[in-house]
Amino acid sequence: MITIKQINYTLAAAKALHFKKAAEMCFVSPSTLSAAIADLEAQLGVQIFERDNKKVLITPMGQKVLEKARAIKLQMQDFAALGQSLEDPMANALSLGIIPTIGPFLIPLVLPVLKKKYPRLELNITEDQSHALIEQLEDGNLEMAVLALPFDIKGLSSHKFWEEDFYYVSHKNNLSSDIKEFSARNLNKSRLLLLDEGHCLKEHALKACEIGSGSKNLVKVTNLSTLVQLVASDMGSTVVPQMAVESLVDSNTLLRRAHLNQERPHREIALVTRRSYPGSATIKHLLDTFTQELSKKFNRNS
Amino acid sequence: MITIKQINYTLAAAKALHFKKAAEMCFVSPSTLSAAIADLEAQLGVQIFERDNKKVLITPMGQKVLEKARAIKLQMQDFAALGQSLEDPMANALSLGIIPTIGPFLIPLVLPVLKKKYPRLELNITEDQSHALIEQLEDGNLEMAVLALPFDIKGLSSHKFWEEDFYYVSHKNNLSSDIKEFSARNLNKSRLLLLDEGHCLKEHALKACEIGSGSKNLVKVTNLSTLVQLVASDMGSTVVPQMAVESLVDSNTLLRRAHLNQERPHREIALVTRRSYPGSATIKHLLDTFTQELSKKFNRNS
DNA sequence: CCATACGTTCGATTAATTCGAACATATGTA
DNA sequence: TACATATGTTCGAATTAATCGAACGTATGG
Repeated sequence: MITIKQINYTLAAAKALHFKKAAEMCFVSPSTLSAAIADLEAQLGVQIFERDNKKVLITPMGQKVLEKARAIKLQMQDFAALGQSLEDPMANALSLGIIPTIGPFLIPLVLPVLKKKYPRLELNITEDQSHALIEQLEDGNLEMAVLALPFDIKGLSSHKFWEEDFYYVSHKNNLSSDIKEFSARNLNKSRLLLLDEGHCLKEHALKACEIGSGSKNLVKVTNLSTLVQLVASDMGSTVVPQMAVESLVDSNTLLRRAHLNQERPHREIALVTRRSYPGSATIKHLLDTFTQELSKKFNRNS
Repeated sequence: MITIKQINYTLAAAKALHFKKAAEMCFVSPSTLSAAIADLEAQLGVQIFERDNKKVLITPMGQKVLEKARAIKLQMQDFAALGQSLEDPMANALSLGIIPTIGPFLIPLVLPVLKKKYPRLELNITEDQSHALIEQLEDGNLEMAVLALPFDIKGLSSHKFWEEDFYYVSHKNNLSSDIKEFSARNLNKSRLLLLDEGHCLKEHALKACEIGSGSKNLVKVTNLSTLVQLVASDMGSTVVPQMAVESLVDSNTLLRRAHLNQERPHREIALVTRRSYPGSATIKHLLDTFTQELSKKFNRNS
């Protein structure tokens, strides 16, 4: 097999046109260099150097060999330097999954900051339900996902960066604006509107409201915004996470909301990766940014 | 140092996405492959594969590394194949020196044949005196030279491929066309015109005519054709090698010539190379062609 | 004829690579 | 829960390859 060493020795000899000096340049003995070059010549079937005791000349065929050898050496140097250029963990493509009950609220919050802090980061965002994201993580299609816990994340590892509570949301006719806290025992379960199956928010809401998880929905809505619209039409009430309150509830004068007065936190938000994912630095940068921006917005520390 | 082996193992692992299978493809144990890849990753400072006991995934940075690795592997394959493509000794550039008393007669004879037999041969012809050609051979500027022997060729090696006699040439007024043989004892030495110093033909002619080599020329001519023109002007007589007779003498009705009736051959023609020159096959091809064409023209065998 | 310089060859030494066994860990099954 | 299976990694032993220095062959210059 042709080795890089042989190529380097050969190029040194071509530069020095003197095997002894070339050997010194390579920090090996003349015999080593001579043998390596002879071996390369034998493998190529081409005599690169025409040499006797007094002269070292490059044969015409050797000239062509050397050209290619030089090209390979350059590529190898590039290759060795590749690590350096790739060493910045925030200067690469990064695929991130996010669930629909977080994405629309977290992404607008953090994306501008990420773009500014890490201009060379190429974020590739996928929105899907938790189980689908987990599958894609396991398949290697995704590198990270932002999920709401608790959730069965299989063998994946999670990095919690936020926790939040739910708010009970109802039409203004059914909820006084004076009420700041709402207890699940006051809930009209038959009028509770939740997201369709598969959305973890449904499970989390049921749990927060201390309702068994077997209950069937009356509506098949997959979008939190749509769900809130239904509530604004007084078709029932629902529960939304804190980060969604501002854009979905407070902007709508038909709606009232009260903090869900149940054992908190109602859901935890975590960055989930494969256990073997190598980008620990990337994880740290993202977690820091996420926590920072969420804290800013919601006036909290940590 | 990064090795080709590491690159090959890494590419095998990238193809199989399975270290064990990749190891089998490379005919090594999994531990060897694993260690080699780990070493490469350490040297690059880049984790190429994200791997656990169940999955082998390629990291985004690894993807870039693999692209470059693939490029290097291709170049190495090209490199290894370079020997094959260069193996035809008659498909390359070849620098050939030739002395002025052979070149004008041998080149027109053999060049068309060489061009036809070896269309990919790129012949680079230099015409100069023997000592200059020898110097260029020693410097590596030339690979071969066609010289007339005897001549001091230093440590070079010679491959004789022809021998020929000289013809005495004189104006028709001084030489009957009946005379086919001419002996040196009939020579008027004072009227003998020879090439200027440095041309081996002068020495060879003097020797053939059994004249001491110290004699000074009256004319300073460096071109055999010019010399013959002088003879045609009846300014003296001269001696020309057989291969020059047809074009220089027979085509001129003012001239007569007779075979020099002295101990023959009067000069030998050889291909001279450095002792260490590697193109033995090239030498053989050229010698064969030269001998063949000369034999054809002069109705001789070998 | 000798001294010098250089590239090569050869055997002994040194360094590296390689392997197999044991290990750690995750998955699937009873 | 316990166990069997599969996989990548670690570690020490065995093997293999690389390296060196000494001797050699050869050409050069005095």
